[in-house]
This record gives sequence, C-alpha cells and structure tokens, in this order.
Amino acid sequence: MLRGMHALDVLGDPVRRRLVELLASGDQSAGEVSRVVESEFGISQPAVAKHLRVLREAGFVRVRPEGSRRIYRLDERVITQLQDQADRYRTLWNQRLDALETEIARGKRERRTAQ
Amino acid sequence: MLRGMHALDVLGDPVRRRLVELLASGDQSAGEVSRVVESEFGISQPAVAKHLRVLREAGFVRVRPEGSRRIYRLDERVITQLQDQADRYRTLWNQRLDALETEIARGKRERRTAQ
DNA sequence: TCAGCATATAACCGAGTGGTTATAACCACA
DNA sequence: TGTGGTTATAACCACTCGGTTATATGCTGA
Repeated sequence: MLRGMHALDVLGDPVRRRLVELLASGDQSAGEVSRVVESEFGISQPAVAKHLRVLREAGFVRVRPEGSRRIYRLDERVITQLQDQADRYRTLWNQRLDALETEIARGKRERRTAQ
Repeated sequence: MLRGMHALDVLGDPVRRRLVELLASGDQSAGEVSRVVESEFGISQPAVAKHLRVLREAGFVRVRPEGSRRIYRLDERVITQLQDQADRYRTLWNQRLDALETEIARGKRERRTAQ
C-alpha cells in the first residue's frame, strides 16, 4: 500500500495528472476515464489500469464495484496535499521577500543617517 | 532546455522538492544547498549537481556567478504553477460538490411533491 | 604560476517505470 | 450456460532516472 507516498510523487506523471483531473469533477468508472486517457495519450487500457493502480495504492482514489463496472472516486487529500505544499513554498517565499524589504529599508535608513 | 516541463514533473522527486524549499527562503550557492541535501539524503555532490541541472533546464532556477561560487535563485513560477494546478483541481472539486448538492436538493424536492 | 576550493560534466550502471500483448477474473444477460 | 463486456494482472521489454566515481573547468589567493 505504499502509504508514505507524497501527492507530488504520484502527480509527477501527465497521465495520472489527467486522471486526477477527470475524477476531480466526479466519480467515474474505470472504463470512462480510461477511454478518455487512452485516446488523449495514445496508450492502451492496461497502461491506464496500471496508473489507476498507482493512485489506488497511494490512497488517492477509492473504488466501489457497481455491477461489472468499477467506480473510482477521488480522495480529496490529493488536492489538499498539493495545496499544502504550494502554501509551504509560498510562505517561505513571502518571508524571504519580507526579509529583503526590511533589509533594504535598513540600508536606506543607514545611508540617510550617514549623511 | 526542455521548457515545456511542468512544475509537477520536476517536483516529483524528494531531493528536488527539498532544493526548491531551501531556495524559496533565499538565494544560496550550489555548495550551501548541496551540503544540506547531501547530508539529509546521503547522496554525493554530483548527484545534487544533476538535480540542480534539472531545475535549471526546466527554467525554475537562475544562476549567477559570484567569485568562484554559483548562486542559485528560485524562479517564482515554480510556486505559481504549483498553486495554479492545486487551484484547477480544487475548482473542479468544488463544482462537483455544488452539483451534488443541487442534485440532492432536486431529489428532496421531487420526493416532497411526489407525496 | 601553482595549489586548492567550488562546481559541473563524463561515463557508466542497476533499478524502476511505463509501455506492450496476452490472458484471467468477474459480471450481466440472452 | 456460454457469450460478450469490463477491468485487472502477468510476463515481458526498452528506456529513463538517479546514483556512482573520476575528471574537467574555473576562480582565488599565496
């Protein structure tokens, strides 16, 4: 079940990004998302099935059987983790900018008083 | 090079995620970030140099020489792209929830009037 | 000019990844 | 009950990727 997996590890593949996107707008059967991805990326059904498996094993999708179909539902955590990571970086970046600003202000003040 | 590269492709590696994090809080020389990452991940200097190269070729960092050091500066776009992607997913997800809600409301209404 | 630090590249390698085709497992239905 | 539709797995393969060691390149200071 490879549960220590970071969302960014899983999303480092365009096919899986597309799958997440498709499932973000609603539950769909494996066949539905597969057909889309197969045609968009020109890959086979088993190839898509393996990507779905990666998403499953990372815990980012849940599956429920419905007749002979298997309905995939996205787990919100994949989106949350992505946002969290972006926020981490953004926070550091802003702190950096703040630090730069105060540094510049200090410089100006010193130059003024040095007059 | 390889400018069509998505931020999520680049960030699909823990070492590069850490490098971005380090550089998000301020410009640093290759040596500085390398020493941190080398010890944290137990890898060699050339290994880190290759990851820095990936970041460079994706256009997510800029380098300026300073004496014999090379100072790396993060390009904000990597953070922006990450946020954008998270927002894409989040928007779809919210639309999905909205759709579900109105669907439920419609169901309730119909069940009521069917009485 | 030479020694040494800082960094990048070269050449190589093993493991992992993403694809393929073939097939299995499961379900619905005539 | 067997046929067709749906999905997952098996077995395999080529290539990429991330690591290694060795070396080149470039700057600095004695």
